[in-house]
Amino acid sequence: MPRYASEHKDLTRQRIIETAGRRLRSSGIDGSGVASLMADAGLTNGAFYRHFSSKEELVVDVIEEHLREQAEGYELAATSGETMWDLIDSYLSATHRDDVESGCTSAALLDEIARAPESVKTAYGSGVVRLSAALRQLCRLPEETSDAVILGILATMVGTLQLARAMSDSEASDAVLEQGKKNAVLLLEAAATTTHP
Amino acid sequence: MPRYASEHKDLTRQRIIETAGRRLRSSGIDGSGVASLMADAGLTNGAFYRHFSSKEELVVDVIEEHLREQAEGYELAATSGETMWDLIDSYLSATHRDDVESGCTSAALLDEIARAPESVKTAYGSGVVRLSAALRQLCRLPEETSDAVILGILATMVGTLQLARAMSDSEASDAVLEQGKKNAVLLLEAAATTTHP
DNA sequence: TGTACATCAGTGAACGCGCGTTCACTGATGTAC
DNA sequence: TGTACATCAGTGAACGCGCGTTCACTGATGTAC
Repeated sequence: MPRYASEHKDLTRQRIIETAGRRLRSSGIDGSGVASLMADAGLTNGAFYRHFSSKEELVVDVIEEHLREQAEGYELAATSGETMWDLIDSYLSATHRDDVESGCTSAALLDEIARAPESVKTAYGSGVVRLSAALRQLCRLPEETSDAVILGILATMVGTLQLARAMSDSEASDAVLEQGKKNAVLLLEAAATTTHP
Repeated sequence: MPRYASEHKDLTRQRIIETAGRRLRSSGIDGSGVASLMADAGLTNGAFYRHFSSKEELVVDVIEEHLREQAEGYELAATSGETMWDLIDSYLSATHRDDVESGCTSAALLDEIARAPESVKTAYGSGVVRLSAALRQLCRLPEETSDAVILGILATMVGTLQLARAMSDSEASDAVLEQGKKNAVLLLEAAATTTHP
């Protein structure tokens, strides 16, 4: 009666989530069809519903998974001596600006997430709180620092990256990124000094 | 030979741009079909191509028009004694968060604009520079203050508003907005003091 | 002023296409004995 | 070990639908005389 669960299916599901994540970030949620997402994973459209009950469920999984990975990456960076300054520098780099598909989910999809069904927003909401905890470690901010303070810094970086991506004038875009780094650092320093009452 | 240009057509075109703007902001670019945009304006799909050569052209016009209106609004506010603090307060209010359709184009569509064709990004890019000039007036910042400095403040407000909209936990969302106000003010003060060499 | 005509904004059906989802089927895998 | 059977991941065609765009047509407006 207890049947063996082959790990094959889990691997395939994981592969779909990963390739779909890249596609969603570069083409948007509405801009990515199920059939083409499956083709990216080397499968055909029909198999999709063996893994997900709907496109919405896939989107939820992609967001959860990628925010979890992002948070883990930050935690790892924190333990290996990296600082928030390093993160700000790479987050607001031309490299990250030009590589949407493997970059930050928030910067790629935030306004589409805001328009998405509640399930997607809920997944994003808890993912971003987890991300906030990871950033608290990375910033060496005290335990009492609120999520809002940390998310405020994140929001600045996200907005700046989005703006840099939306501007076709590349010199102006570079200047926005540079200014964004100064702004993020300034907000970070303010957070570090004001959280002690 | 010189034919009379009735103003009727211009009015209709303007009406389409305005109603389409609201729809684009609330449903996204990919999420708004031409037929339903025309229905919003009280017309049928076929008439669309008497006014625009493509959906892309409409999007360009909507973005240009709405950024121009936004800039004019800020200029007017500046001359009528309003300050940047007033703007920050209303921009990062719960009211603005909950009213996407008549709110800021950047907050509603920025990541979709970043994925859009060059024509859209170009229109956005020049619109946002114009917006920057209006904000320079409103902030009473010196002429030499660069666009990047001003756009950095805007990016913070845009990112914060987007994040607040994407979070389904309304208490957390409120807290993010409140923190965003402090951050915007802090960046504004930094801009005011550092631009004098 | 009245009539004949040209213009062109708007209609609504149609185009091919891709969307999200369903479904009958295939065939490899692992179980039962 | 060998054979009969059940499972179920994956296939690929099909569903109704809405997409962006085209087109033959309508009918109100304004011109010409």
